Amino acid sequence: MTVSKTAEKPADATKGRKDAPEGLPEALQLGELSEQLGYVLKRAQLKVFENFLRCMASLQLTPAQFSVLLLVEKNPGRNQTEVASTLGILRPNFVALLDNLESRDLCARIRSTNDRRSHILVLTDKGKAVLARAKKLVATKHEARLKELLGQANREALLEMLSKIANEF
Amino acid sequence: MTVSKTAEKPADATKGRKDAPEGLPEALQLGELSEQLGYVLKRAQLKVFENFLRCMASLQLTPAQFSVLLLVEKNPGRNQTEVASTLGILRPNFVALLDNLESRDLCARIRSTNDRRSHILVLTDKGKAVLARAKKLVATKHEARLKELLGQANREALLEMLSKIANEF
DNA sequence: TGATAATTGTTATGGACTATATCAAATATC
DNA sequence: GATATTTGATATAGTCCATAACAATTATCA
Repeated sequence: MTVSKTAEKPADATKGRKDAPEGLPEALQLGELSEQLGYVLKRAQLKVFENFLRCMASLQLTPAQFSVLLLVEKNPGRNQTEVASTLGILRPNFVALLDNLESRDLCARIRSTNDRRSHILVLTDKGKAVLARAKKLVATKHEARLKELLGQANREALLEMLSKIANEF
Repeated sequence: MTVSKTAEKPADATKGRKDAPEGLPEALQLGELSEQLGYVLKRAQLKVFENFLRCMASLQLTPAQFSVLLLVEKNPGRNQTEVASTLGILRPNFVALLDNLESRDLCARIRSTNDRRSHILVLTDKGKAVLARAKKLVATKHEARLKELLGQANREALLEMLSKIANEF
């Protein structure tokens, strides 16, 4: 390495001066970072999940749990392997997730009579009711916030582009 | 719960019949899931990171490491707290990340003479060279793929919307 | 048929990333 | 000069994600 072991702080325009009223901590320049797709995508995703969790606080549903409920409602009678793989969740990791939903009586595992190895997944009545409330919360608080921020047309364009990336990148 | 403990598989149009040539595993219906911002956003982000790692395989740089190098290059002379917080990384977690970059001689910690508590961060010559190669790889392999997929105009629109979400959601 | 292979749900486990508390050294505050 | 704050660091725990392995069950096929 070619750098010396100690160094002065680079001559600074605001912090170094005594007459300046102790300028702010001077935000860093993002530079090319703000043009990196991955960087912006990740930060946006974190913000969206954070907002989602706030909106769902009363129902205590994470994005992953919500996605399972949605998928099981739309596809009742599928087994764990099918549901998990559709969501990109590995079978072993899906077990605890389901244990949680089942312990809260939102979802049920039913031993299939066709193939006694597999567990058929179904929403319970409570699960359907909770999901219905969850959908309303998402629509009115979460997705509404997005529309407010981007506008309806942009929202659709964004979703389409993200889908394209998710499926074809 | 109101569901019975066992159940027949729902009468199936393809798999149940003996005369059909054993239809495909029948993909699940995503339904409303494909309209959920968080879901699509997360899947897109995973794909993008995956592609990034492939493009960077020869340099062994993760997205987080690349972002640190970019930020330190653009803002030499800042300390760990400043760089970490700008990237949304907690100070304790930033230590190991820096240990890695420093052990590979890409980045150096220099004890500041102004404030002997803090470590000034600088890229080494090797760090600058590696970063330059990394930028080229990202531009030609990674971001180019995005342009090819969305087109230049859409790419810019996407980045702008994601930035808006990251900053204002 | 029966031996072998494959599948399903599960457990155990390790790695990566994230979050909090705490510490010593150094600095700031008053 | 006593106290509080800041910085980098360690320890630690929690959450995801990934792989191997296992028992029960089913599929394959010689």
